[in-house]
Amino acid sequence: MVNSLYICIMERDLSTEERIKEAAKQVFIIKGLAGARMQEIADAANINKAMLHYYFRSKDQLFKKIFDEVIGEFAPKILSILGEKRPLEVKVKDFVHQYLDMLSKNPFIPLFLISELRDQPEHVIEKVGIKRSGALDHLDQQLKTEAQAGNIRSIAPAHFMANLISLSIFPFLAKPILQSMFQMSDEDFSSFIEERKVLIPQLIMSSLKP
Amino acid sequence: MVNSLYICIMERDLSTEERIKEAAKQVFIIKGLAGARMQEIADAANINKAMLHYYFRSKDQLFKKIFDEVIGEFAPKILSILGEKRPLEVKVKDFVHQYLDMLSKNPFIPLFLISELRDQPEHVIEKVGIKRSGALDHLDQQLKTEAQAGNIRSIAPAHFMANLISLSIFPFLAKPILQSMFQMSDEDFSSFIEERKVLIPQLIMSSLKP
DNA sequence: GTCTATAAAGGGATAGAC
DNA sequence: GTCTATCCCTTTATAGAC
Repeated sequence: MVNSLYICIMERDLSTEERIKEAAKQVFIIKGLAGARMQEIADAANINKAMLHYYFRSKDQLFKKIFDEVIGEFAPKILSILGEKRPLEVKVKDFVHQYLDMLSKNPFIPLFLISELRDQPEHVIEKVGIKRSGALDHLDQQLKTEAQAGNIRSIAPAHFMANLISLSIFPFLAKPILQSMFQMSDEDFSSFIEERKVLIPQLIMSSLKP
Repeated sequence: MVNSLYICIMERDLSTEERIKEAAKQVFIIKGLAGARMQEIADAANINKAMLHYYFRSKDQLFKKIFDEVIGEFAPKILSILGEKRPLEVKVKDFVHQYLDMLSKNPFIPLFLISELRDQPEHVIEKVGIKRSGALDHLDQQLKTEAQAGNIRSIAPAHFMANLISLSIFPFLAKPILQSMFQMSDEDFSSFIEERKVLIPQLIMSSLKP
């Protein structure tokens, strides 16, 4: 019987390999590598365990495939916005808006990435590839220029980025605690995130006022 | 042979039970419940597996014991400061300072708690016990009073807390990524956190200016 | 490519001697 | 209380028929 915990991925227009990948993505993202079971993935994909090994040889290889796909899909979007040649305030607004939208649709991604960061930091860093991103250099330059022009206070890019990402991501990690603390329903939490699309840019920009 | 990954806990003045708990704490915090191995805990404690079961019966019970201890040690400190009857700015500074100090000494705690939040949200929430904390009520009242007096902008307590906690905790979760992005050594990261003790209260308070 | 059956390994838990 | 040896269930992985 099909496990109803996961959204239906039984569409017949998907190849077996695609079905497995979709199922594995859901299970791995929610359970992590150590917590996931091959049987559960097979059930979610509506095939038997043997097929998993036929297509991906081992659990580790399947996970690596999924992880690289997920990280490859999300990581590039993170920094590209901040590398654009547009006013700082516009980019911050755009970044927060797009980022919170993405996380609302994929709320388990942050924990998935951060858990893997614990076990294989070098792999995550390599795949994210942010070190070699030119976006950071441009942001760095922009922060310096604006500060010298007296438009904003001087701030280290590391703090700027840490603030921006922390404020955007962390509420999704702590969602159950926040919901308990402030008696939020799921709808309340969605509204809460919507409010943060406005609030976070305000917070970031107001702190940069000279 | 003793696993050198973990700090030495072989002091002979510790009882076997205490040695097990210390070892288990280190392994569980780093590997999580599903990822931890009883053999690894036994090795770290320099005893054999049978003793783990003799003292704690099962892996789940051992984990629960450790988890409750860890959470019981840290959770109460989180909100108590904010419940005190002191000026908002003083409390924010004090909170951030003490919180970052604690996290610097125990950098794996956030991931440990958040990972467990995925598998057993109700247990974490119950143990944290923040719902019934009067500290939140007092903070709520203080934010309202100050806003009505025109001293600060009006802000929902949920956003205030989310901002404060996000800015404080998240850098520890993303430490390897931040270090890679900004080429920080471990010493650099410590300095980075020191800077945030000043920066975060500034950020929070400046955003509250009317 | 897909299935059933089964091997092989891993790991939690226990028995029983000391 | 502490150890060795071992049980046995779970889970990964493979063999082989179709």
